Amino acid sequence: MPIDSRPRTDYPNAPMFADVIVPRHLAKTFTYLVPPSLVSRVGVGQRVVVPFGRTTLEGAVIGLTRDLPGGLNVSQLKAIASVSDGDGLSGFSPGMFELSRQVAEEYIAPWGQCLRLVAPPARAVAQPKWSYVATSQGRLALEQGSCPEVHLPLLQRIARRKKGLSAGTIQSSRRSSDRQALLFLEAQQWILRSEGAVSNRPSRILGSKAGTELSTPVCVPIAPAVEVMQRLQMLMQACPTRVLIDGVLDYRVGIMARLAQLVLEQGRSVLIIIGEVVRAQWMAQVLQEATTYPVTLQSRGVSGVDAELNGKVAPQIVIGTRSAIFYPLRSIGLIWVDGEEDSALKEPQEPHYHAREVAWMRAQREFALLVYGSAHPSLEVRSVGEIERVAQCREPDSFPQIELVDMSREYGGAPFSATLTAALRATVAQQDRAILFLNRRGYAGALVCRDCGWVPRCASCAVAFVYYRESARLVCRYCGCRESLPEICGACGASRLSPIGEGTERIEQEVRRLFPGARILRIDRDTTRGVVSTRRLWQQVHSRTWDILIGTQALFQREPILPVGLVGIVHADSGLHVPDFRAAERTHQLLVDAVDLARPAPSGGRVILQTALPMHHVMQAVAAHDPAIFYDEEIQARRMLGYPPVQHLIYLTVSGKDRRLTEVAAQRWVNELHKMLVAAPSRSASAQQSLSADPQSQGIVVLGPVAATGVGSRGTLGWHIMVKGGDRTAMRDGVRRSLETMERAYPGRTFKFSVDVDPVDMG
DNA sequence: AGCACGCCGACT
DNA sequence: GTCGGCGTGCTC
Ligand SMILES: [Zn+2]
Ligand SMILES: [Zn+2]
Repeated sequence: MPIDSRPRTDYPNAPMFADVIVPRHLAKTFTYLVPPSLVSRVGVGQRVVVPFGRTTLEGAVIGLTRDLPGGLNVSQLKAIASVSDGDGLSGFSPGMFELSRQVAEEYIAPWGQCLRLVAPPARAVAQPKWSYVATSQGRLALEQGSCPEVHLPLLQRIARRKKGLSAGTIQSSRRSSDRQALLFLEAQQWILRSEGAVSNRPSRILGSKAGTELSTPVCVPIAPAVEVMQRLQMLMQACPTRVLIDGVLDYRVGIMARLAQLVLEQGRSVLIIIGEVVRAQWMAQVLQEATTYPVTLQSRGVSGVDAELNGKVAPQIVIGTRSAIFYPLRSIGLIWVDGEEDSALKEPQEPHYHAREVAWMRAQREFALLVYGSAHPSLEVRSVGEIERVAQCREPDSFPQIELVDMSREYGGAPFSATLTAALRATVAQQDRAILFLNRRGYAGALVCRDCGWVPRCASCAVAFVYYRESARLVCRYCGCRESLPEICGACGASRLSPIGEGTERIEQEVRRLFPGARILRIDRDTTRGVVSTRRLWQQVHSRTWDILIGTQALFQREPILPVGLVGIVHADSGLHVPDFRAAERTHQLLVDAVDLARPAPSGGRVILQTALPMHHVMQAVAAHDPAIFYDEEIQARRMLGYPPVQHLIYLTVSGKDRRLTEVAAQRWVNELHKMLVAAPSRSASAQQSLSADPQSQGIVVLGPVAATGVGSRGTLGWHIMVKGGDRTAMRDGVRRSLETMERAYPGRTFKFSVDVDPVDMG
């Protein structure tokens, strides 16, 4: 049947079409008929339920028209089934809708995908209310081995839990094989469906009983100075504004509690973002005690119902991890990103947003005050042009005494220097407590000089080479260049180069050997598996039923620990050998935190820092309690090498099954990028203006492709490309256009192309 | 991304 | 013979 293609705009009764984006990894929009009954209720930004293929799903209207887009026939179109949330305020708030688009643009991700962030499918994830329990036949089948191998893992998983495994937990890893395994096991009567979810999970809204969850907070908030609060109040009049609050946790919490109270009294809400879940829980408890307003802890995923309820009730505090930055709140007066340098604020999956940056987008929309809190701010935040700063003044005697021990002068490669051994002995003898800090579980990927601590680095990228034992080669993870193994050390000429790394187990053995009578507790990834055992371990930490605590950075990811008399930093340098341009920055942060585990010098606090690189700016800064030593040198290095925050990075990955074909595709992407960014650079307007100001920052380079280390999910192999340059807008445009080209050139699922703007963890 | 359709190996 | 792996194409 021929369709009248004339514009129908003049006819009010002409059919109306809606462009709808769906929460799938699909870039394109789909056109639907708007049924006459819904015309008055369907606007741009409206959430709608639409038939899609064989299912229905919830999408969002991004455009309305009375003209049918070319290439489509009315008979092909389906109609919008309904408008979401029939009676309530349906749809996203316009602000959140726009925010999702801004995120999509900033991070080069499909808009539909980003829409998921602001409105996770509320009804779709209605959690099943039952759980599965293994029957006695099931346990028998396990013992006799009569369960087919394919279904064995699931049966074991269920049998392991006496109280059963909630159906939601299984379906969260929703794979068809799991579904079928469930059917099979149920049919065999090896498992049983029991009504009611497994009872656990305290309410997400903190009640008074929630205090049993975490150990007593070890935090004495420092009351902020009057001038500081006055200044912050002034800044609240000038929103949107950003403030960096640079100080230790107790100092930040003091300000946070006061500031939150002020904002809440004005009838606006407070949103607090913290990278680590447990730290967020702890903070929720602290604030619950400090204010009279309701505190909601929000980790991962907003249920639509909750969000709407919360959107309606009066001012409140919402605390959550990175995804909570999208939490719908009626009126936000303050967003506080605490621990802004935490890499957990970066989403590891597409869309790779950074909560710290999204917080600024949101604060600008909401005319809110945005606080970045940190005890060791990132270089990114420190280099923001328009940011206010509040810094804690620390008296010299608030620090412990620090001694650097030059390990390149120590004999034999024993993990502890004579100084540290003696200090440990004294501490144990005085019945004081000691913490031995390992800043990274032996990273085995690098080569190091045993005499002077030198590590071979790529000449153009300055990151540590990755050492491949099998091929006896060094490879740069950034640019892909390769080198053969050096015979001698590039710094001292010695020939004692060997792979680095000493795990916590080895250290523990050594401590037990040296101090057979001491009570030793170890905290790291290996010992902290599972929620229950972790809690038990941390109760031990707080109960102080140990003499020597051996720990990694896991020590900082929960509630704070009461400071001790001695902190020994065993291999201060090991973090420097990670092939990442932020290696020094991370090391600095960890060491600053480790130093804070010791009491102030007047109360006998002492830190012994063992390093083979005592002149390194990280070590010098830590030893002098002067972060400026670190920052000044580090920012220069970043400028010289063109790394963030001076220049920008976009990290691209091509993955596929066939290694060689994937490489060809990756190489083609590099060529496309070259065409668009390097050969004929299209500079953005802002960059053209600043062209004369900083000519060095204008060059855009494309590095790679570099083979990914290891094998990805399901045997897939990856190749990485890095785009580096000063003109962010031009880089983003070029990457977006080249991505479109690549997806057109390679349709289907042979290859997956992914984009990470401002990558944090590469590899 | 889901989800179904469709073609080849190993097990009843 | 079937069951079930996952390669391929489509979704207004
Ligand atoms: Zn050397
Ligand atoms: Zn390199």
